[in-house]
Amino acid sequence: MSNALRVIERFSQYPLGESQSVHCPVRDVLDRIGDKWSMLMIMALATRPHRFSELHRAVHDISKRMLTQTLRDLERDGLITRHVFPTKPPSVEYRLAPLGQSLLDPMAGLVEWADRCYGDIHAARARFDGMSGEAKPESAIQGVG
Amino acid sequence: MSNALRVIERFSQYPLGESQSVHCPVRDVLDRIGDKWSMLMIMALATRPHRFSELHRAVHDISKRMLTQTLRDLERDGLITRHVFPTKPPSVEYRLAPLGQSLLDPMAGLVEWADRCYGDIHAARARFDGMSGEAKPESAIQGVG
DNA sequence: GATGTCTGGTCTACTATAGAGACCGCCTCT
DNA sequence: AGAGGCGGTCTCTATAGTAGACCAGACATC
Repeated sequence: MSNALRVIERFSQYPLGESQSVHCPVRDVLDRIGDKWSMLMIMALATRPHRFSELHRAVHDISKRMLTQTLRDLERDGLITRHVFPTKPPSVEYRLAPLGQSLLDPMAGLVEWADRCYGDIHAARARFDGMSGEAKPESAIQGVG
Repeated sequence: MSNALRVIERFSQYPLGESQSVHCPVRDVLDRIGDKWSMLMIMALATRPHRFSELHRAVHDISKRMLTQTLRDLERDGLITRHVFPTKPPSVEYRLAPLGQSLLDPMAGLVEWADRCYGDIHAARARFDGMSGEAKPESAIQGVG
């Protein structure tokens, strides 16, 4: 825990809102992989290569447009690779690049956390939602309404 | 690495696109903390409590609207707590809740990865961007165009 | 031989979300 | 009296995401 704090503290030194050319790596990377679909793609590709429509089936509620775009972005950043085979209907296979592989470790940490704390989060959410409408214990004294 | 794979594999069993009531915890949690600002907030709060405008200054390029909303969502999920002090101009302090604290560890892993691979990603990105327009070295021999 | 299906996408709407910035009441300082 | 800080909310607009039609080529089916 104090190690985590050390790491995070180091990046709080960065102006988390950077001026213009000064880029905080965390911001930069988070913007890329922190979107709605990227991690899901990487998780799907973690076990084995997938074809375009396999990925579409695996995730199902992503639109083809977003699937294409997410895959392109991931390829652009060197996290996955794209292989086209000149079969009868040309098939395309997506694989995890080494850079993408290296992301699995930290991602697994997050996944484990999500799994572990899922219940707590939902409990907190239910508690919070149950509270709205009734008088809140202490935060509503300003009477926002 | 094989441990990470094991963890991730377990969640690939989930239909990553869930039908309706079946929720994949990973999806659920990722949607919440995987947005543009949540992790930045948590990082800022990792070292010490912050007031509303302190957070605004720390991140600067978040709008007040999004700052309020992100903070509310984080509070709702029990990751941070909100404390109102009835001072002259009422001041509000945001703190990391224990649940939020527990997120620091996995987040630090991601931050370290981001820092480590930042360069590789940018190199890949530059390579990809430079390639578009010219003939691609190997993935284009199959003739995608 | 026309139809349907599979492939991996693109394109055009439509809509939800994020961002910019004005505004608010209250208080202090000048 | 006026300016400015506090913690927000509100409205308007720009941007991003979604749904779903469409495409070309080849195969199997009817």
